[in-house]
Amino acid sequence: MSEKNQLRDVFDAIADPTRRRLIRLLSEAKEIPLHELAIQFQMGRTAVSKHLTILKEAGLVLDRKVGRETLFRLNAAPLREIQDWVAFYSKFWNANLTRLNQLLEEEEE
Amino acid sequence: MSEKNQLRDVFDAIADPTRRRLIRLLSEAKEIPLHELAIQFQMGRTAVSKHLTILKEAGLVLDRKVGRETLFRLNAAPLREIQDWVAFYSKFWNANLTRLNQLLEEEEE
DNA sequence: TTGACACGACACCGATAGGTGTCATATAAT
DNA sequence: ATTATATGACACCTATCGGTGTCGTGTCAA
Repeated sequence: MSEKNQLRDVFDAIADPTRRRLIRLLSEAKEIPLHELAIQFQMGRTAVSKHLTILKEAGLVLDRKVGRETLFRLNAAPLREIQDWVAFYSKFWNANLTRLNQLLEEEEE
Repeated sequence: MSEKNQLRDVFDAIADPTRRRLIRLLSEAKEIPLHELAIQFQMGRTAVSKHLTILKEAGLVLDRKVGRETLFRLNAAPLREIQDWVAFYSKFWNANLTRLNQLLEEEEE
């Protein structure tokens, strides 16, 4: 068995910008309680909590209860699946650039 | 401007398994017409066409019309955004493994 | 020229995503 | 003891997603 209890596709979990921002926030501290995460967003606490649940289902986040708070921490390991997947295609933009892209590349630089 | 006309979030485009399989198929040949792609899936041609439209909106696919066929080709360049994003977090599974993950790692190997 | 084929453009549909507000409960602070 | 805080669990709503079938048109083959 190469991966753990993956209730949720990791690709799906990182598809949402809010969830990517949560991942970023959690990477900047060891543990952060829900209410502290929630104030970083315009949306309500309930919505943020749902996003964290999805991240949990993908194994990207761990939580533990301390007093009345729930502390969340990042678990980046499942992201390796993403890295492995995308690494396969890196050869296509190293060598195999399409003509259109070559032109766009030149413009950008 | 670092990226082109991105109508669609690349993270969103690769979130769907069907679309990832399309990307894979397109990586194995230069150009493939829609009908040939469609027969690889259980779903109908219309659905596959929609997925290709989404990939096109994300810049991951280019198409050109030849006779009555529409030929699709992979353009992997936008995947660099994914690689850059995930690379940032690689340090977290190289050094900063959680205790739970250490245990799971040991089991797996 | 007739028929098969490939496709785009629709209209349509059920399920899910992403948000809301409310309520009950456990914990902390006064 | 009372009040404020933090959260989970719901019910609910709307927009979007991922699929379907159909129709019209352009292209190729017989």
